[in-house]
This record gives sequence, C-alpha cells and structure tokens, in this order.
Amino acid sequence: MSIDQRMRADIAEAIFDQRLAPGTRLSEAGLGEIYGVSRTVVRKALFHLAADKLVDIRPNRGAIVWQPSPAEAHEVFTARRVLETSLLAESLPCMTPTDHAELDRILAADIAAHEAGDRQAMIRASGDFHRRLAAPANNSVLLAFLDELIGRSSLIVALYDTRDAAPCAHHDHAALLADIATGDVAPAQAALAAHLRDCQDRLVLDAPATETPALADLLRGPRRA
Amino acid sequence: MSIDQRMRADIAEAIFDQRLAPGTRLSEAGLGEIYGVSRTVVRKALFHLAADKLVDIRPNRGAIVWQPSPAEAHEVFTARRVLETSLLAESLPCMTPTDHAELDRILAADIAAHEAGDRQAMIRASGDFHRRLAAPANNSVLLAFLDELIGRSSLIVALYDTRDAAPCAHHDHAALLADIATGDVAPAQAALAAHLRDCQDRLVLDAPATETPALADLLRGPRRA
DNA sequence: GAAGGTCGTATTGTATCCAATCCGCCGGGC
DNA sequence: GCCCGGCGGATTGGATACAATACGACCTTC
Repeated sequence: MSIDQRMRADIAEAIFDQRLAPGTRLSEAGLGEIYGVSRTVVRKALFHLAADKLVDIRPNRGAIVWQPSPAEAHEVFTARRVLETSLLAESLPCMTPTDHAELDRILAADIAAHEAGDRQAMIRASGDFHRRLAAPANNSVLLAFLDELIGRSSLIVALYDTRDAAPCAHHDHAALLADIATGDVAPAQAALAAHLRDCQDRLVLDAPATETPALADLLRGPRRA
Repeated sequence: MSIDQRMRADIAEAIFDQRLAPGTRLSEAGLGEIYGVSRTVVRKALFHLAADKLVDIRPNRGAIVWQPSPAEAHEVFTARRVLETSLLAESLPCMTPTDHAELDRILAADIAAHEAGDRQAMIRASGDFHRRLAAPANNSVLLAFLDELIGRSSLIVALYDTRDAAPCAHHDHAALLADIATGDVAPAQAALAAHLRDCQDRLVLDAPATETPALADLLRGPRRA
C-alpha cells in the first residue's frame, strides 16, 4: 500500500475513532513530519480525504476535519434513507444464503463489540452491516455513494452522538434481518427506514460543543431586550 | 474563478462536447503549456476531474479521459434509475409553480437545441432537466450524487450513442412533465424509469470504436478452430 | 481601557528540480 | 523471421525552494 493511502486510512480511522475531533487542523508540514514525506504527498492524501468529504480544505487556510452543521448531518442521514431503501429493493431479491450468513456474522461482531464497549469496532461493524446489505444489488457506482455516506455518518455519529448508546443499535439490525429473511421488500424497507430515522433522531443536533456561539444573535440581543 | 477551476470546466465541457474522446491522453506538461501554469496546478485539476470520474489517472502512466466499459456504462444508468426515481418521490410533493415553470423553460430549450442540431446544448439541457427534477427534494448530498452521474452519463452518451437521436429524447421529457403535473408519484416514477431505460437501451454497447480488440480472444481463436 | 493599524511569523500555493518509471526502438540471438 | 533483452527519450512522482496569503501579537492612538 502506498504511503498516501496509508495516511488516508490512518486519518479516516482516527476520525471515526474520535481521536481526531471535527474542526481539528491538519497541517501539511505536521503530517509530513509524522510520515516522513514531503508536503506534496500530504496534499495528495488531504485532497483525497476532501473528495470523500471527511476533511474540509479551505483555500489558503488549511485543512480541517469536516465539521458538519446540524443541517448537513440531517441531509446525510436523509440521503442514506433514500439511497439505502431503494438499494434494498434491488439487493434483497438477489440475496443468496451466503449473503444472509455474512449478515449474521457481521451482526454477531456488532454485538460482541457492543458488549466489549469497543466503540470503534461498533462503528466499523455497523458500517459493514449496511454495506453488506446493499452489496447484492451489485452496482459499484451506488455502492461507492453508500460508502461515502457511511464514512460521513461515522464522523457525524462521532460528533453528535455523545450518549453511551450504540451508534447503530444492533437490536435494529437484528430485527431488520428478520424482515429480510422473509424476502418481502416493503417491510424490510420500512424497518430500514425506521432504523435510519432512529439514528438520525438520536443525534444531539443542538449545541455541538465545537460550534462557535452565534455572534450575530449575541449582538442583536441587547436591541431586542 | 481560479485557473484550475477554469481548466476543469474547460476539460469537462470538451468531453461532453466530444472534442475530447474517451481514452485521449491528458499530459500534464501539455496542459500546463496551454494554460501557462506549472504541472502542479495541472495535477490538481486532473485529480479533481478524476474525483468526478471524468478522467482516469493510471499510476505512472498519465491521465486519460474516462473510457467506460459497457458494463460501467450500464451501471451508471442503472444507478441513475434507482437514484432518480426515489429522488422524484421526495421532490414531486415539494414542487412549486416556479419549479414547474422552470421545467417547462428547460424543456423548451431542449427542443430548441434539438431543432438547431446543437448537440452540446442538447446534452446540457437534458442534464439541467434531470437536475431540476430532483432539486425540490432539497438535499444537496443526493443532488451532488446526481450531478456526478449526469456528468458521467454525458460522457457515456458521447461515447456510445452515435446515432442522430437526441441523447435524451425531449419527447420523453414532455410526457414526463404531463405525469408530474398530475402530482401522482407512481406514474411519474414509472415514466422516469422508462425514459432512463430507453436512454440505456439506445446505447450501442457492443464494439465501441475506441476499444482495443480483445487480444486474448484473438490468440485463443486458432486453437478453437 | 478599547479599537484600529502594522509588522512578524507561520502556513499554504506555486514553480522548478531531480529521481523513478514506462514505452518504443533497436540489436542480438535462437 | 520471430522473440527477448537492453538502451534512450519522454512522462510522471516526489522533494525542495520561493512567493503569497492569513493569523496573531504588539504598538499606537483616541
């Protein structure tokens, strides 16, 4: 694996694992020092991460870990609901026993991670579950879109879901698998949509710690009072 | 607009307009010469175009205009069908009279371009039509996905749709608007899906001119005979 | 004491230079 | 005559050097 791919993987993992908080500055020189490479390859990695929407490159002001606004977080989860439910309609009829077994395996890993309190493993298992759910649809273009959304979701969960609850409750996944086993599309879609809506609703979208207080409101306060 | 953005826009336009055929080599030095910039900024532009899936960067072998295989072309249109039909379900209930008027306007432009035989304007109008169709859903994430697919479709149409027929027949668009006017989601979705399927079926997916003959088959021929 | 301006430092943006890789060409060998 | 290997030009990959921009601290002024 090339060095810039390793950097990308490292940074993405660090973001999902909450070691790199949204808004954290990613200086080119600093990263270059860490990995022993020049800024050229660092920029390449950062640019790629920006394409994945995990970091935000502000011209002349450096790269920071993407800091989704509540509205953006909302949009990402809405997008997932739309995309994944229609993707499920494509994939469900194509599922083989192998697919079902794989989903069971991932669910088990999810539960294990939950019991172990391993947040990173939980996020990874949840992502894998949703990826696997869509995989039988066999469309790499849509799969790539889903991949991007799952990555961004992981960041959002890391930022806004501060509770102890699992990022994606495995109970929902288990119930979803039951619906899937029947082979009926509509109930499975409904279950998936409800699950994603739950994830969305669990986010604490007001008052993220890293957001700067709204200066405009502060200034307008005195006049209003 | 910065110079690398201009380069990106120029190259994308040239691709859609068939001035740059799929497979065309985009050398860094050459582009740098044309725009009077160093290879650094050229690479940046090419990298961005690669993120949009319009060019393919092959390590150590330079960048070429994306040359979709028949299978990839098929996947892109299938992805559009899945994405756009579900997007339509979101956007249709949100449409305002302004949206309907805008769709009518774009359709008129499409027809005008068709009568003028302006292929570039046709492709642009068709893209705008589909974009506008999804816009009321008001989800910038999904809109961005659609944008990427529309761009890739334009390239595919330029490569595989060699007939005189419009890349996206405006008759289909007109019929679709009639369904949309009723406000019923299901018929409109069906019309949209049928339209996209038509576009897909019209592509001449066998024997693209630029594809190299399958060497493996040629070599195996004698043994078979 | 607060506001505004100016300078200094740090960081990013771009150009250029050197190294590594690839591709076509040529010659030798079978 | 065909295939394989080596050589040379061309092109990309990466590192460094320089220019431009932004941010923060300090100072001046009111």
